[in-house]
Amino acid sequence: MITTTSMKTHGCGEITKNEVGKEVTVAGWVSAVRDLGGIIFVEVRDRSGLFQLVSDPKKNPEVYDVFQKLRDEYVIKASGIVSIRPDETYNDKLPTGEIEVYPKSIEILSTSQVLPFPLNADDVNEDIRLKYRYLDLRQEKVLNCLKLRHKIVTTIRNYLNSQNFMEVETPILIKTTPEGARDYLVPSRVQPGKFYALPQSPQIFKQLLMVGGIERYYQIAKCFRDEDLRADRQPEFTQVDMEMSFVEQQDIMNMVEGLLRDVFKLVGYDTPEKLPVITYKEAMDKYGSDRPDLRFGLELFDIGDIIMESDFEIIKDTLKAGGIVKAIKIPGIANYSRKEIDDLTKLAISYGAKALANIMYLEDGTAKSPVLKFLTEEQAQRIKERANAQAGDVIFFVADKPKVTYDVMGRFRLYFGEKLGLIDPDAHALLWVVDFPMFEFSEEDNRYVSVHHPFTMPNLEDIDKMETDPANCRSIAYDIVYNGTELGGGSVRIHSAEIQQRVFKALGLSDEETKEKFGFMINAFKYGTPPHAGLALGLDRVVALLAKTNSIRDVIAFPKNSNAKCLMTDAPAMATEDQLRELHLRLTTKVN
RNA sequence: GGGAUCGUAGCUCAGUCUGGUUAGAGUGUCUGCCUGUCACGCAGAAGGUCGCGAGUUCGAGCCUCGUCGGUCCCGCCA
Repeated sequence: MITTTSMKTHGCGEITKNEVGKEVTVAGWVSAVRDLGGIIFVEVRDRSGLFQLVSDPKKNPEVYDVFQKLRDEYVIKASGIVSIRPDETYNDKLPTGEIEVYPKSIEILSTSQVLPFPLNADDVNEDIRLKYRYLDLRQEKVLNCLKLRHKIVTTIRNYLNSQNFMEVETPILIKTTPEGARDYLVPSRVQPGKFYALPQSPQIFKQLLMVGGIERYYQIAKCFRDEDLRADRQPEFTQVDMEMSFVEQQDIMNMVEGLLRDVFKLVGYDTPEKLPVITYKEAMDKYGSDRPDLRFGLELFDIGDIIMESDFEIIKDTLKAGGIVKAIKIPGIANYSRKEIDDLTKLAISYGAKALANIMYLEDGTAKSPVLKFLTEEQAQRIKERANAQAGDVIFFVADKPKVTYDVMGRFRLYFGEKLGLIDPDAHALLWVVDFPMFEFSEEDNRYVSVHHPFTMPNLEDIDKMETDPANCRSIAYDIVYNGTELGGGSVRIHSAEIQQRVFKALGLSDEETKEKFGFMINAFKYGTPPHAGLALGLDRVVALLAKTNSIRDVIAFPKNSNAKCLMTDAPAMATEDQLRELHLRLTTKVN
């Protein structure tokens, strides 16, 4: 499609050899001026690409003086006949590199100061790019990220629309939610002392849409969380939020697989017909993570049973106290120096381990380890067999509480996956992780909290464990994981007021708290609630992964920096005394 | 809340360990020359509160303390 307006007949990148001999009008930004003294070349750029304009005093003298005035980033409009470049002076780096225009008219629509940073250099610091993000957006790389984002969103909308979903907007000013991340609060002017919260997700509203009979809903929804940031976290971010009625887990999985098939097709990856599914328990046992990166092996294995038969009293005590011991075999590093092994131990300790044990299998066939003295020859042999260790390999293991052990070994696995170059950069590992636990114990709050959220349906086989054994109660929740990153997660929701109340109780909420905070929801469930389930995809992460960048800031038009500040507008900013007074607020912290 | 690291020309950096003449490079900008460039080329010029403050010293870009800001990580992120 050619982009035509009253000011331009073609986008700069849209002109082809078919237009040779025809008159075109282009408009855009001066991307480069090359003044050779007698002839001036100007590259003009717009969203669609680049095009070369030429002025030669012998051929089009009427525009030569304007050409001499042109500087980078001036906005211009020029008209002329498209011609083939002479003597095959083609530029094969440009799609329009074989053609050019000697304009017979040119107009400067707007001038530009010298830019504060060079465009299309890849080593400019991000803070200056963000301060002038409107200039940053002119860079091909940044523009391409936004173009990809647009394509992905379009694909998602097309797919969901074709599946009979309805897009519905949910409110941004909502009631604060007690569980989960910290809310952004918005003070109410008309109701002194009261606050709205910005949604962390449209969760409650989408479920109420199901009660309302919408059946299939989606929304490209802005969500807000007032937590400290990372390269892959922003205070406001976008979720592709979906919910369906009269479905089970498998229906959601089928639907999302269809959606992702279309999305990944955009980057040339044909996803498998059925994605692999592993349970949370298996993911933790083999990979030490609930979002395992399956692009490489290095699976963890358990040696607790062998240790229990040994004289390794320290670890046995850990195991008796409910701990576990997980091992990993790293191939070909038995030649590591004492210092390298010490550094790995420090690494493991920085991950939270108390210690890291190792067994090195030397080239001469012997094993070397400070822990062999606790093991009989037979026990050592069984460990070696379980690891399938060869000469040159090293086994590392950690014993601790399950959470710590999984975390340390999971990160250790990723560390070596990267360090040993085991990750094929072109590989795709998309999978489901299912059967998440319903609750986990929070040391900080000294109670069980939801792993997913409190509206998640418990696995009916485990439902009575909610009261008797919460730690082992599974939920009907699932995550979609790609190359070690959680793309999204969802669950079958509770649609019974009675079960919902049991969950709140298990979370330690009193009847009064439940009524005050979620009374409207429990009430809603009393008026005919369809079984429903859904999932939300982190759109920014999906785009970032497909754009092969590791910062979601690269795929957001106007992102905040790591201190949640907008460097361009300088938000957040101080409120005036008048504003505070109207909102019935007074600052207690002295700031200036 | 904690840890690491960075801050010198418009931009990207060197110089800091080991304090000492007029603080450098590349690039960009400006001026002149140049008719097929496409990172145009050649010549020249301008451009600096060395983030900010205090201290040590005869002397601080360099050492010390504080502070502000950027990035990454941990905690946190249902």
